[in-house]
Amino acid sequence: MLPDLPMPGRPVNAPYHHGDLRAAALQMGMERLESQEQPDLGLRALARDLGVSATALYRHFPNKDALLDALALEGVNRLGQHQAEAMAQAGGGHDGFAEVGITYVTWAVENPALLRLIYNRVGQVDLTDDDPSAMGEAFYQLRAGIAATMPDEMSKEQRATAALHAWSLVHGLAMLILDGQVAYDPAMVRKVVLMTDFRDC
Amino acid sequence: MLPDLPMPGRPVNAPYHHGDLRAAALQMGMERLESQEQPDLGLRALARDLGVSATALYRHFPNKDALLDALALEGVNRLGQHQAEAMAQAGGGHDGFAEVGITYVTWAVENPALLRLIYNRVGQVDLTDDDPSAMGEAFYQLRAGIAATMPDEMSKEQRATAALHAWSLVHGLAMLILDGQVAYDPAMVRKVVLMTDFRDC
DNA sequence: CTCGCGATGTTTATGCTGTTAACATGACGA
DNA sequence: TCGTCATGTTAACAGCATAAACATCGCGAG
Repeated sequence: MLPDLPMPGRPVNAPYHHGDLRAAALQMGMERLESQEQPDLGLRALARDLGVSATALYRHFPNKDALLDALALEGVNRLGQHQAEAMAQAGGGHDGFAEVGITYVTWAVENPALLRLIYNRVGQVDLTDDDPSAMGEAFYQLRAGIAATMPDEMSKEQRATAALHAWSLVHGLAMLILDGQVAYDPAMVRKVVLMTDFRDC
Repeated sequence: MLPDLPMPGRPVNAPYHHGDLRAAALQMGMERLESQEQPDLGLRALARDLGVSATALYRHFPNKDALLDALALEGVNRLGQHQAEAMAQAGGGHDGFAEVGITYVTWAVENPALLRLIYNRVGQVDLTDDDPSAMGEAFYQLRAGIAATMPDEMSKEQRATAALHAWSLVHGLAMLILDGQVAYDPAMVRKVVLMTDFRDC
């Protein structure tokens, strides 16, 4: 057996190479986003808990923002999928549409750090990049999904305005709750969301 | 004349004591919040531009958060006053009420960094503090102001729900614009805000 | 099978940050 | 006039993101 000089931050006998550090980092970051309200997503902190040196993550991400973008992208996908499922279950109509909005707020309350990360990152994406912004694409899908749930008897322009209205309402309510301005109460959320009536627009 | 050994960061002949460093720091911070979208409010950066040593501000603020809280408080006061003026001009009624909401979004677009700072800080305030949270007080005034603009023919509970609905709508729309998800367009804002009709609640 | 090269991880170093402690200055009241 | 205290400075520490140079190992070509 080799001398095994103990290296800092890595158990003795652990392999020099991690195996799939990128995936491990993303998983750990996502776990923190799910379990903590204000998770520490610093590169050093992550590397420490991954049992790896402080700068190892630079082999997999060009910088910290890239890691956060990857996590935010995963978040957008989860949110989008969650919304899609809610739409499928809602079954259209005014009441069904309201359920989709309530679902948005509920998801935000259950995933505060992730929602915050999403909206923090999505604005900074450089759209002049070669990559046609996977982030923007996912968000476009989310927006289209919202618009698709609008009542049928609307004109195209009405649908766009109504979609933005609905998105603004639930997003604003979610942010006020996350920021501690409004106590979370499912009944209250339902009442507020149901208050919007698109039938006379 | 004294030897005048040049000290770093402070012009020769400048007095050892600043005069009113606290006020100067707050003013410079507020200027940055007004003129930049993502201002650098670091203690060292502020001290540098104030021509003062890196740690001088600790004589006036216990830590960085305290400085940010002071700036956020000033921001809440400005926003509250702005809303109050808008209410006075709106003159009540459905249309007047909508104008107040439009004003909120417009102010947010014109003061993006300040609005962000406000909502970042207001959630972290420790309400168990001796001080009954000047921040919370100012925000309570803002909320009461919103509720006061509601149409007269509503019950108390309806007013509370409608106020939260309205606040959520304009806050969400403002945040979506600030985060780059929605392009700012005054006509669009007006359409979205006017879409809410409380007459049939 | 072996050898070398590229991918991955480590070490070291730089410059930034907030924060604390020890020291310096000078304004103001006894 | 003198001492005290608020206010400023310097030095130091820990933590951060990041870059460059070095180490290790897996894998494919000869």
